Amino acid sequence: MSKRKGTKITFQIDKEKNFPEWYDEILERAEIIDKRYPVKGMPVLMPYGYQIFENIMKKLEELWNKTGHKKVLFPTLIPYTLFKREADHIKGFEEQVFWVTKAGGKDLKELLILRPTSEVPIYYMFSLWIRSHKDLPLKIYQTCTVFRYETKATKPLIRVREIPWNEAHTAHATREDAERQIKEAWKCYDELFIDWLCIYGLKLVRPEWDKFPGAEYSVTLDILMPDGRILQAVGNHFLGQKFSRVFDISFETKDGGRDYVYQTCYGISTRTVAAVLAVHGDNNGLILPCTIAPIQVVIVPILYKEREEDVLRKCRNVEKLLKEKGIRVLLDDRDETPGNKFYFWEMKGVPVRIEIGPRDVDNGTVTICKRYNREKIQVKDEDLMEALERVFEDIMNYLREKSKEKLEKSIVNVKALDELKEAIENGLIARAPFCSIEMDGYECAQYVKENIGGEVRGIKFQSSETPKESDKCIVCGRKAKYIVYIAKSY
RNA sequence: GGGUAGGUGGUCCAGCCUGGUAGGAUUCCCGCCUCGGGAGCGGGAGGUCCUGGGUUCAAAUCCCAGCCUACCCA
Repeated sequence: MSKRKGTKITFQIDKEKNFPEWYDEILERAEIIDKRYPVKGMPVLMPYGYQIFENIMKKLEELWNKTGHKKVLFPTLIPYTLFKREADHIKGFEEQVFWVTKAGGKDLKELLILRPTSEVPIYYMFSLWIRSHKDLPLKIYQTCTVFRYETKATKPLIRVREIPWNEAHTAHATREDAERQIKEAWKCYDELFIDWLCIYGLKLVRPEWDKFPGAEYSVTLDILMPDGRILQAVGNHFLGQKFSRVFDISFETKDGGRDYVYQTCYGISTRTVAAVLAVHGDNNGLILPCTIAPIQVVIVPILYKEREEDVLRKCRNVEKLLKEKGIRVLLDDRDETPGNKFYFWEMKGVPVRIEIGPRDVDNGTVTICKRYNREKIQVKDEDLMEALERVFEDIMNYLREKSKEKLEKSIVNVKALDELKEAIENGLIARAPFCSIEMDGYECAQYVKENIGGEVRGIKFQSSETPKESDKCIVCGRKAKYIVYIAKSY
């Protein structure tokens, strides 16, 4: 399957028509991950990929810090006896926990598991930490990895067995305050996804049968991938008192009574990286938002004989200037042809390229090229910073608009099963009247999954989308209580 | 869970049917030459042929068992 014909093609896969291949190939070529590590579902996150992940996490942590979350780090191991306390929680995760049953060659008396998520260890400690209403709200987060023994096919960044992620956990004195917290978290995630990553998604309340194990309800951010399947990038869960009752996280109220705390938890993982790469990339490779690109500007010198020193000197000066201004810049002075470098850095998704050749030296200019449309402009040396700022802004706006348009164009209203089927087959998200997202709608959702291949993802969070009086469930024909979104998913 | 393919220098693959000195391309290193959209030349480095057992004078190759990975479909 040699896609390389001689050295002609660096990257040329049709993302829209052949997304799975595009995805696998770009992760490897752009040095995001190395999947040669010999454990299923545990690919290595390489420097370039890790920097993208880290830049996303840095922004998120900044948002958490601003909103009063404290950073912590909890242990990876959980005693099994502790883990099995909350019935729904364990039911949801039991089949995919890694066990530690031996240590130093001896069987362990107290069986340990690798955390599949951290509610249990964190809430165990919450019960020790929280004594009074003055301790509330308590808001913490950690960036760590969790382990899930996936039995199905794994996919780098999307479905892995060790998941790098960021999870936040909060405890509140009242239901209202916890509900408020869910909204605050969304405000932060909106800033991250829309402003920072230029990605629009659907905020959905998940159906009862598909919520986080142990939650009262779950709200997610679903991102549309190029192949029409949906990727859950954010989980934002309202836990109510389900865990606090089991873990005895109680406190003394203002009026001297006792109550259990109300809790929320939310998190994102490397799936966010997958979403950024998939949503913005094109047939030439990645396109990274300026905010998170490990290299924001690459400088490519155009070296003609006798002019090398002139050109290189100018390149170094520009490099120095940009560095001083806090821009992540790389001067590519490798002994390769310029064309080769152009294709290479385009594949890597570097948003802006600066070319400097003898002409630029003579004219006192630099040439700026935008990754997304390869448009080149020449600017005077003294206008460089201002021009760059405009170019960055233009790139971010372009990516944001494109993502928004794509999502809007991909949602279609359907009223009947054949329309639903057509929509799903065409890689669209269907909006349909549906009987229920409580357990009494489960059978209809199963019908959709088995016969059409789409999943009932949920109803729009905090929206006025309600069915008309005459609307019937698309499956069973009963009166529709909800407008749901249906799509194929990862 | 079901199906398919596969494991040979860093990477991709040939060799296996018909057993007998592991081969190519690429990558990497050194030197030269070139450079505004994918150049070229010379030299060099690099392999427990997935593991275990069996057959054989002899196994990357044939047989058996296992391990691992990837992709597709519920």
